[in-house]
Amino acid sequence: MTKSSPLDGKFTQPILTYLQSQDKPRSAYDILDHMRDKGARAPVQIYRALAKLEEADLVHKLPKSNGWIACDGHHHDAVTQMLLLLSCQSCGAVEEVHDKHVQTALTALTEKTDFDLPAQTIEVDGLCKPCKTDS
Amino acid sequence: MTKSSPLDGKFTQPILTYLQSQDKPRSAYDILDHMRDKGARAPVQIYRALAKLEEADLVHKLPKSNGWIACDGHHHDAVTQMLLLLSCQSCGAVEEVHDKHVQTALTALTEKTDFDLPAQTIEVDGLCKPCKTDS
DNA sequence: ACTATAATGTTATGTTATTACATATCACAA
DNA sequence: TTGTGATATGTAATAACATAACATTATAGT
Repeated sequence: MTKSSPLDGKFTQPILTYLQSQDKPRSAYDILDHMRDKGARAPVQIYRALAKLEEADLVHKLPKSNGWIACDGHHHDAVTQMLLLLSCQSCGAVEEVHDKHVQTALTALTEKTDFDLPAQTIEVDGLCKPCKTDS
Repeated sequence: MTKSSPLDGKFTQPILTYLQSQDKPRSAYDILDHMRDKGARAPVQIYRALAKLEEADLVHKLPKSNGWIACDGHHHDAVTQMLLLLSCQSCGAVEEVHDKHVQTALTALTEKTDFDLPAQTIEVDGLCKPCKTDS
């Protein structure tokens, strides 16, 4: 029995490398196009690799805009922490943030309404500083 | 010149009535199927009506799970208020909430990072009280 | 009636994601 | 070393969500 790693799959490492090289989220179909020269032929091959990478907290999915990004390297405890993704509507840049106050406020709200809140990724759309300045 | 109302369109009122009768979000294609006997033939007809209804704050779209719900009737000032949709992953029920503390915490966070935060709908997934109890 | 505008209809296509099943690879036991 | 079960990978088809592009119809004001 060999130790299994999150990077085991044929496309996992190349996809991670590709996403790390990008400064904006990429769609699964963008990724597929970039993996064609590695032999990828169908979307499901990409989705399988992304699922592994997400499981290992190496990539995140933007839940509403459907893009994928490499994790920024700051520690993220997926079991207890809420991950906020601040996504710029203009340039597409995404910032990963953990914020105790937001998490506390959301937890308090959901306790009040008896709603059970699992750790999750929440996408918040807006304008980053450079884009705000430009407009 | 006749006064124009948000319900002007051919399918707007029927769609609003349909969504008000439902206790869960419905997809645009569900709605389309229910509007066939009113003459609807194509998705774009539904999306056009939903756009009007959303503009008038009579319906909301769940940004990540792609469903549509009728607004619950509590006042919602779309210009200044953040709308939270607590969505049950098990039964699909959605609760509309405005929460000053969450909004304050998110605003403080985004000011700190110089991120411009427009009013928006944020979907938060979890388990509602009955479903939590069942499990 | 004429004409500009808005509303509606129709067809096609784009985008995201999964199901279902076939084939290949590999660890390991007999 | 061969069989066998588990996991990984390949392939095809389709489901689900949304918009583009353009044609036709209705209607209000002249």
